[in-house]
Amino acid sequence: MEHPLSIYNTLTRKKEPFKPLHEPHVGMYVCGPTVYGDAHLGHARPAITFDLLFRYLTHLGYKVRYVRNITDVGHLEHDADDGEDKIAKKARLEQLEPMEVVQYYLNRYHQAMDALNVLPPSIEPHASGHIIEQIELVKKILDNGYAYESQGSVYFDVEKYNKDHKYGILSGRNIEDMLNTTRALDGQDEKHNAIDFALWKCAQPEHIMRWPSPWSDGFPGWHCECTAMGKKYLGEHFDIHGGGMDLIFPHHECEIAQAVASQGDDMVHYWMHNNMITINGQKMGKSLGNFITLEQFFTGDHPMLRQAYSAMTIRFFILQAHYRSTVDFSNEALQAAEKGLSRLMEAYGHLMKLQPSAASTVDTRGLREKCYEAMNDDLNSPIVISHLFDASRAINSIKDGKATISGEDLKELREVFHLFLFDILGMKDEASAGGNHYEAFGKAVDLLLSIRQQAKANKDWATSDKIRNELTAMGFEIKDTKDGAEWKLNN
RNA sequence: GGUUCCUUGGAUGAGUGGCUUAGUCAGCGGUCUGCAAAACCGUUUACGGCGGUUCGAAUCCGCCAGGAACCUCCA
Repeated sequence: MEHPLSIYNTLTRKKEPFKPLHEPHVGMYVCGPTVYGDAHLGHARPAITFDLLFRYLTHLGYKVRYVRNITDVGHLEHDADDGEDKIAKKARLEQLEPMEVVQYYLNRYHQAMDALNVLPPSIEPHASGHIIEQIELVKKILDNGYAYESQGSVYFDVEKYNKDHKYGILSGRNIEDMLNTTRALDGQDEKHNAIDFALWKCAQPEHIMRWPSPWSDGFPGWHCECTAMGKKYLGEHFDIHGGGMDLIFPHHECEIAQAVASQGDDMVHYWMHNNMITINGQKMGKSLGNFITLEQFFTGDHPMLRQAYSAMTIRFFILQAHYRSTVDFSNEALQAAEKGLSRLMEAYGHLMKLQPSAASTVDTRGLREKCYEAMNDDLNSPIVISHLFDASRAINSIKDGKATISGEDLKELREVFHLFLFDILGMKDEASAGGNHYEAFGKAVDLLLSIRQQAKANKDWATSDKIRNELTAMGFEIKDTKDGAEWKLNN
């Protein structure tokens, strides 16, 4: 496939040309959510980043298998609960079955992703459904001598692994530093070394979620699921593994170690990581208690939110920054995104109504190439958006009769605009998504405006202003143009 | 303390040696309008500090200052 797409590989810290291992197939694995709470703004970032990649690779003609896991077991908690599984803890607090909690939050996660127009992945495997594969992985690592059993648990022997291979290649850490700085943990006596990580954990008697294994009734260590499921669905070697930057260490570092220890080499060709969303300069996260859930954004129900923001505003806000930059949340920034998006959407609406002329006085020819160029440069969505804004300016000029466009150019412009704005950036026109109801009430608004038009013709300003002002108060925006009034409903 | 990064105009946010004052939002002036709004046109302001490399640096190198993420569950 001929295209110059290059993506930044965290492993080499360079942009590299993208070459799939088995063209035209592309295997892509992204760390998904832990479903024991509502998704917040931070969760939208990887979902949208890798949705953009998924859409673009698909557009380029690749057959992409996109795997995004659901973590529903195995995340240990270190505070008062001493190794108790998070899902199980939440379940007991709420007197629910663990899988009921998982299903509840998973449904809500799917709803949020759907609102953000994030396409469903090809496979969405649950960690709890792949215990056998994870046990097989642990066995293999044990057989190869890179793990040891201790009181029913199995730990990865980082020091031994580091002698044969290099531990820390992804995060740039070296083992000596970690020996000196890793804090003493509860139950550390089971481990030979503080930096060893669990492959299998023996469950405490009160632990609900547990499975039998050769070593004990327990549960897999939290790095195992991605290695086991990635291999199962994408093979021993696949193209892309993605996730948030905060997962580089230890999660992805441990995945590499597990892969190398079990099969001799890493499974992943390109490691990709999206940056964080910050709030007042600090990471938005559960542990800091400064996060805002996606639902709160959609409803505006949070003390820090001055208004509700639509899912498309959130998506656009995220795409206006490059995925490897941090992006800072603020009401000002979101309102700017909202206005910018609305401008783009209106330009698209105008574009579809433009009439062609004999010749073009605006230059929109290079748009397609410029947008491809930006996407090929490590998915530079903000540049794509800036090109679309440039095109919007041309569209508005034509609409105002200050410029003309030829039939051929118009067709091309429509195609390119649609391709990048909708198919690749994944925006959708929320107003037109309402269906029949929307159409009916749209006609009612049109009727009101035609009455106003008549009043204007009669210079009955009292009536015309009343209609306009009251519609405005309801949230409509009325624009008078040469060809009559246009309207749209804000929010 | 270690690792990896970041610091661009009123707010956001691209750009990695000259060809860009990117773009968006906000502001100001104008065109349009019965008045508005929208749109369009024009317009203001920048590359944390100090040194170095270079014909030329926001961009490369060094030092300093400030900030972030990770090192513990985290997108």
